[in-house]
Amino acid sequence: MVARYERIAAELRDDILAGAYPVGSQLPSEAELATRHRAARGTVRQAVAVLVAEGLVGSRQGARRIVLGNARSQSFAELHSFAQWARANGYRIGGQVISQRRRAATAPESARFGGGEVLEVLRLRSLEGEPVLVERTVYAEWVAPAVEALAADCASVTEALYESVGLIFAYGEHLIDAVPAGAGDARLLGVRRGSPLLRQRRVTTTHEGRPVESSDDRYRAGSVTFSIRNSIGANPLTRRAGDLRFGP
Amino acid sequence: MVARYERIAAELRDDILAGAYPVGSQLPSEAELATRHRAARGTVRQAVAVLVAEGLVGSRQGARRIVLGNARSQSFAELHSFAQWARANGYRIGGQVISQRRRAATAPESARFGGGEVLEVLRLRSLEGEPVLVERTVYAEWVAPAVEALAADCASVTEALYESVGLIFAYGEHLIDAVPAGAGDARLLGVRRGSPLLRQRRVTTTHEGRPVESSDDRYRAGSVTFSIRNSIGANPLTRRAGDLRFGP
DNA sequence: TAAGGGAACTTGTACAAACAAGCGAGCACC
DNA sequence: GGTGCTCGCTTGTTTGTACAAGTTCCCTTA
Repeated sequence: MVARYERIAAELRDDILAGAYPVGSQLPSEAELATRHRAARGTVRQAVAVLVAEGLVGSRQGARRIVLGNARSQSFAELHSFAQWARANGYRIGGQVISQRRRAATAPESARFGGGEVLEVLRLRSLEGEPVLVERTVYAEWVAPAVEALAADCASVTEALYESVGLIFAYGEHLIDAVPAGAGDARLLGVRRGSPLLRQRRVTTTHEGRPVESSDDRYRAGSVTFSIRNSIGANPLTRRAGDLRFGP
Repeated sequence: MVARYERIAAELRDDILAGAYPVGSQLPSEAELATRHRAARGTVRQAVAVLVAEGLVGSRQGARRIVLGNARSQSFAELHSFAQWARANGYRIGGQVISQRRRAATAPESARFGGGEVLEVLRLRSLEGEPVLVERTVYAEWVAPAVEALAADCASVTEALYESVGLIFAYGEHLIDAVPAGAGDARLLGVRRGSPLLRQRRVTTTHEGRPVESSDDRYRAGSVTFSIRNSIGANPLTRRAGDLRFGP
């Protein structure tokens, strides 16, 4: 059973994407939406809050809400799973495990995963037949068996882990920056050494806050762009300084 | 007057950052927080919703909320304004206008800003004395006079525009990818041509949805990292495919 | 004509109440 | 000892009400 406010949000979103409310135009008032959907004002407020969070709609006290954009943004699943993002957008993808081994956890990994062994996997992933992503993932010991059971050319690790052991990636932190390609990355991706790569380092946990994996993903320049919509109210994105070890 | 729920959120956030609720521990229940703050449950829910949106706290039906992280994230202002981010983190920054000229709007710029002229500004910005950012910004005609009135070494354009004409940047869309440094960028940033840069393209609008500027910012690799916290519920970040013009 | 004052409208905040749905611990039973 | 079930706790959804605060537009007034 989907919540009422989610259905109202979906309906509004569809209207916006279909062009019923063009960019820059006003949304109906809460009161009107409430009577139209036969719901309380609070419920309508929850619905539009979803759209505001998606960056589709802007809101300020006293004035009617306005439409800011008309492009769908798919949020977490897409950000987390390369395969789910690619599939949702109709791209052909491939994947191949290059190497996979268990090893003792390093000090920072112990702090994160709780000690013991970890499973380190190096994958090469392709989009439309071209290699675009080198993925170096470290899994906590408790998921290692499930990961080792996967096929070497498994397209969607996220989905496979959900289907085999019911694992859900629920929270993540992502660090995005640019790095030059090392010799190994360059060979795998078919680019020159030192050429730019877009790096996404991420740490993921389950619903309960239990750490699952940390990963260092490097995209070939030009193959993928990250997109963020934000409003002045709230959003979870910040800059961070790099090493800042300048000078000689 | 700050809203009640914001004060409760701030109090909870301070407690988390101070270590009163360590990472992985449980937050008090809504009922307890409500009696403790002498507020209704709805108000408390709004407060914790803020923390959930910040990625600080995880929430799922039936179970107590848990603390996911203890690092502050400053959201929009920081993402938008290099100066505000740097100052909030205690970095010394500098800025210098390299060139500035009015020109006719190109076709896509016309579509965005509504035709006429635009003002194109090239700025070089430094962090801790080292050049780290080349910023190519195109302003809509209606803000051009205010921008032209700024000092060439103005540290915070965002703040200066707020103080001079009350302009507030309220919504933005950001595209993040990696590109090789061109000859000009390389010279300005003091890096080799072709070395990796982190590029952030952004489009910003006011409260009313009126476009203000679009910008192409290129950070020297290693100087800045973008950080995103997200939960499975909602967040405004997605991947996007690049040109995908592979092959010969 | 231009400035100012309001009135109507719209979103934001806060409270109260009720039920639904999921979680976890403890208990009974096999 | 382990399995399954129930019960209490906790969060999620929805409705209703009231007031606060900001915007917009019209109308009056100088």
